[in-house]
Amino acid sequence: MAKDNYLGSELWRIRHSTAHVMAQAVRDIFPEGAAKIAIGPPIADGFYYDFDLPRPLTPADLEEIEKRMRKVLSEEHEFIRRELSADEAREIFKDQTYKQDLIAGLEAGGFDEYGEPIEEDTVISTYSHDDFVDLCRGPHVGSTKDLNPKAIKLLNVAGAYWRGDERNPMLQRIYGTAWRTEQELNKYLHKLEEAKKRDHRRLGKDLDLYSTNPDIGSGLVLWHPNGAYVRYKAEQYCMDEHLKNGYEFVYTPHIGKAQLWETSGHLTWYDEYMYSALDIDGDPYFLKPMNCPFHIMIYKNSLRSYRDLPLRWAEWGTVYRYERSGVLHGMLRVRGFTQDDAHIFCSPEQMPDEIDRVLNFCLHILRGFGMKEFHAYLATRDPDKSPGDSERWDDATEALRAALERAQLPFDIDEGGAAFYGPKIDLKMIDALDREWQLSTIQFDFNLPDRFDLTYIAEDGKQHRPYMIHRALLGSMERFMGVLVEHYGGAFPFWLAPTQAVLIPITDRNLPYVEKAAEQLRENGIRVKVDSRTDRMGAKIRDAEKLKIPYMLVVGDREEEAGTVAPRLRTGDQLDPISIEELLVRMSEEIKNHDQV
RNA sequence: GCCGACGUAGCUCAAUCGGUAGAGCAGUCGCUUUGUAAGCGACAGGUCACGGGUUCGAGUCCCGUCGUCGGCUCCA
Repeated sequence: MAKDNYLGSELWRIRHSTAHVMAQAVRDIFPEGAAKIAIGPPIADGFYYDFDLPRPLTPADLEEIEKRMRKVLSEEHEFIRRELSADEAREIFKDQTYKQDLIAGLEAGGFDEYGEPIEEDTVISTYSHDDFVDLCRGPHVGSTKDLNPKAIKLLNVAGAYWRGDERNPMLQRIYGTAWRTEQELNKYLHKLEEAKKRDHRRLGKDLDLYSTNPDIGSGLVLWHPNGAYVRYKAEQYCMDEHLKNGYEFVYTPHIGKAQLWETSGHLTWYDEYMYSALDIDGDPYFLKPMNCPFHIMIYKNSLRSYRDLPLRWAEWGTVYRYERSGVLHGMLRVRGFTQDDAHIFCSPEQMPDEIDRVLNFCLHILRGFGMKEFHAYLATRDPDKSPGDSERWDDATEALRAALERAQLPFDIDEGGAAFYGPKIDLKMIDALDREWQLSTIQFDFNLPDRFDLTYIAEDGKQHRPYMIHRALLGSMERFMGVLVEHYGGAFPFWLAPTQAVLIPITDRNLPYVEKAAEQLRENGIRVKVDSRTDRMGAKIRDAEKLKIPYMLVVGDREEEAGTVAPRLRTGDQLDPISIEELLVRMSEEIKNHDQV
C-alpha cells in the first residue's frame, strides 16, 4: 500500500485505536499510576506503544494484555475527541511524565503528539474511550465495536529509547498487529512465516553458503564453497563490466600509518568506526575502514595532466569497521567486508557526465542481477559531522540531484545522511522482512582532494584541483550476497547457481553413462554433480529441490539407450529427454541472458 | 553499546519438581536396483556455549563471559 494512502486510512485507524486499547490494558495490569505511557503510533502492518514500567514484561503479560484488550473490544466504547488547553492537558496527565514532555512540545509548537517535528500548527487534543484518555490527534475508529477482537495480535516486546535517543531512559515497546478480519490477520502471520524461509541466515545454513564463528569473532564472515562460488561469478561479471566501462583495477594494502588517516580526516570524523592502532616498529598503523586514501596515494604518485582524466580506479577492497555489537546482522551488517569500490578523479567540467555515467552503470549492474526495485536517497550534509564550506556542499548536492533527475529516478532526501567528505546518492534494497539495506552509494567528494592537495595540470599549464567520486555499486560483497539470497529466495538463477545441475542415475547400471555425461558438461563449464547414492530417485530429487539446484538430469535405461537425459527443473517442470549437446545450447543461452528463473 | 529473550548431536527440537541426556533428519555401513519431493535395518554421533558458584546431586538454580535473535535509526 502506498504510504500516502495509508495515513488516516481504515487500517491505520484500526491500528491506532488498537494501540490505545493496548495502552489501557497495560495500565490496568499494573498498580495505579505505576505504568507510564509514552507514545503509540500505527506503523506499517501494525502498531506499537512504549511504556516505562516497574518491571520487564513477560510473554505471560502479553497474553494477559491481549485478554484484557479482547474484553474491552467485546464492549462498546466510543472514541471521543476533545480539544483542550495545555493547562487542562497537564492536569489530565499529571502523573504521566512523558506526556508532560509531549504537551510542552505541542504548546511550544513545532512538535506533534509523538514529539516529532511538524510544520503545521498544533491543536492539543485527546481521544478517550472507556476510562482511558490519551494525548492524541487522531483519527480513530468510531468505537471499539469497529475493532475485531479476532484480528488483533501482540507480537513481541523490545527496548526503545525515549524519543529514540540513547541518552534517554530505555522504555519497553510492545509491537502488535491489527486487521479488519481474522483472515487478514492469518494472511499477514503467514506472510511473516514465509519471509522467515527467505531469510538469508536461514538459507545461508540450508544452502551451506557461509557461517560465522565465535572463536573468530562477531561480524566476520566465513564464505563456504557454495557462497564463494556465487560471489566469484558475481565478481567476475562485475569486473568484466567495469573493464568495458572504462575502469582500471588497483590493489592496495589493508593497513596504513596514522598520519595517512590524520590527513584524510578519518581519525577526526570517522574514528568511532575504526579499530585501535597496531604498533609496527613503534609507529601506529590502522586497519582501513575505507580505501580512498590508498587510491589517492596512487594518484599522487605521478604528475597528472588533464589529458589523463578522468581516471577510474576500482578495487575489491576489504575494509574493517567497528559496528556496535547489537547492530550486527547475518551478512547484512558485519565488521569486515569487501567493497566493490572505485574512485573517479575528474575535472570539475567532467563531473556531471561522470555522475550520470556512474548512475547508469550502477542501474545496469543491478539489473544484471534482476534487481529493479530499490529506493533512492539523496543524502545531505549534517553540519555537525562534516567539514567544508556550505556553498560547495550546496553545489555538490545540486549536482547529484540533477543527475537523479536526468536518470528519472524517484528519490527521497536523507537529511544529514551524507559522508563527512561530501553528499551522496544511495540505493537501498528491501530484505525478506521489508527492511531496507543500502547497497549502492555514489559519493561526491571535494574534501579529500583538498586535504591531500591533489592537482592536475590543465590546458592553461597551471595546477588545478580535481574532483573525486567515491562509489560502490553492489556495496559490499557480504551485504550484496545477503540481499541476493533473499531476492532469489535461495534459488539463484542458472548463471549464479553454485551447483547448476545434478545428474540422477536411476540404477547403478546407469552410473558409467552418467559419469560420462557429467564430464561432458564439466568440460563445457557447467557446474555439475552426480548423485551416486544408492537412494531412490525420489529421494535424490527431493534433496536437489531442497538445494534449489536448477537442473535435475534423470538417467535411466531409456535415456541411456537414446543417448539423452531427462531434465526436471526446480520449478517441478519436466522437459522432454534431450541430448547433452542440445542441453548445452539451452544452458549457454540461460547464462548469456542472465535468465532469472 | 542499551532493553529483553535465547544457546542441548552437523540441522530441527525434546528432557516433568534439581535425580543415569533423547528423537527425527543428515552421516557411515549393510540390504534393496528403484521412473520425478523421503525404501528398510544397523551403527556412530554430546565438555548440555564457556568459566565460576549453590547443592549429596545442576542441562535445569545463581553470577560472569562469549555468541545468537528481536528492537532501539528507518518502518508516516
